[in-house]
Amino acid sequence: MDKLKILLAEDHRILREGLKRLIDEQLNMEVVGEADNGIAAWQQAKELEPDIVLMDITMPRLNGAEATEKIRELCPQVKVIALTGHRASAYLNEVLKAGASGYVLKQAAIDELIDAIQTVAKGGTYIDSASREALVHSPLDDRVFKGEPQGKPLSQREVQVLSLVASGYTNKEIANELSISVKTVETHKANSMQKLDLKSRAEVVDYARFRGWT
Amino acid sequence: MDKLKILLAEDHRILREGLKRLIDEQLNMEVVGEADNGIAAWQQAKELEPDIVLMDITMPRLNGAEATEKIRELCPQVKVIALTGHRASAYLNEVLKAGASGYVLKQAAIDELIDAIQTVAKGGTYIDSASREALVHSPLDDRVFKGEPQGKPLSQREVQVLSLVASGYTNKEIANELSISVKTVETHKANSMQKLDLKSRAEVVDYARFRGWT
DNA sequence: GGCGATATCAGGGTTTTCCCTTAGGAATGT
DNA sequence: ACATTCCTAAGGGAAAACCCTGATATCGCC
Repeated sequence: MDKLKILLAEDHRILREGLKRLIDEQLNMEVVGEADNGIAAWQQAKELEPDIVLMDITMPRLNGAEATEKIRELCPQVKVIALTGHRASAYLNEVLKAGASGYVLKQAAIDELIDAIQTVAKGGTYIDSASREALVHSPLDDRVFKGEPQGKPLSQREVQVLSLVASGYTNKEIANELSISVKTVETHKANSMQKLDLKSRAEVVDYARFRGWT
Repeated sequence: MDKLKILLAEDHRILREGLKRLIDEQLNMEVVGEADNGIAAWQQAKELEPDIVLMDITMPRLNGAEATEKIRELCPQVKVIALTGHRASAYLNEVLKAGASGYVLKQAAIDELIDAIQTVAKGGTYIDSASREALVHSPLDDRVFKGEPQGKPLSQREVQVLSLVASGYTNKEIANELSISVKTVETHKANSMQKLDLKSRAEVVDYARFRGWT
């Protein structure tokens, strides 16, 4: 019987080793490789051709979404499941757009992760139950399961404002910089945060780093 | 033979389960309890009286440093090893002050963690090799060592507050995180900005990046 | 022509930050 | 014993951010 070949891409070595134990104790799965950064993940995926890549979103050199995109380009038969501690739907949208087939929170139970691997191996899409919640109330939730990129994209102006917010500029400074009124800055900021499901300035900073805006 | 009794305090369930496997496969250790937040960690420590608590610093309800302090107060015989993904020295100082006997990065190898547990169980102190570096070469010490003329060095608390400011946290969030009043946060922030001649939040973000606090 | 998305701005009320000063207790140093 | 630093905290007033609603103009598009 062929076991599912899994590649672990995760920079926290202790977590990675633990994951390896958890997966190897499953009857029909085995870990065939490990990577501690995005570029290594991509190269290993190309070389080992695993069935599934378990990909941490936050990694050095190349983040999880970018690595996913590269892998999906070069090895379309390799499926990617994103693993993350972030609950904000912005990350979910990002990795799904990059071509991931699954999204599991680190806070989730093991069974969810195993479920996700099984489902994705069969060609399905798996979204963590907690994250699914966030999308149930979205008018676009149908698309998620059809694998279509969803979530409203930010406009250019919104990206501009949000990255300045992440850089620590005050609304007034941003307004001067862009030659618009403070009120307009407030509007762009609020709208974009709402689109991305970001609830605080700290989450904006985190997201901006993830996107490489900084 | 008595095994070392370990309590796992970690909110990421997948990591926690993996850690459990890693520790239980050691001959002289066993996991006797688990907690997914700081308050539960404290209560479990009181109840189970483990030899060692493996404590994630970032946890809901009560952060790792506070939980460590509480545990050390009520059960001085229980040793705490902090587990974290943060390399920033501010955290190291904080948890050591709270009474932790060890500090291990999630990026570290398992052997380091096992080493740390053994060492601490024998009454020693273990600081992760990568973090030991950071302790000697902290921004604070650098200034002292190189005798940089420009201005007074920041205190630990000031570094801590300022790096949280740079991460986008509001004064209120920082106050909660550190369990001090908003007024105190304002004071630390103002004092440290004055010391460094930083005039805006954006400059703080910039400086923090320069210092590698992010 | 109307529909949707984008970009702009405002009013008004609440909360938070910012900036100034002051100050006490603990630890450390001379 | 005295000085200094650190951490803590507060008061008070001005400024800014936050949160809500509503409004106008443009542009592409079916």
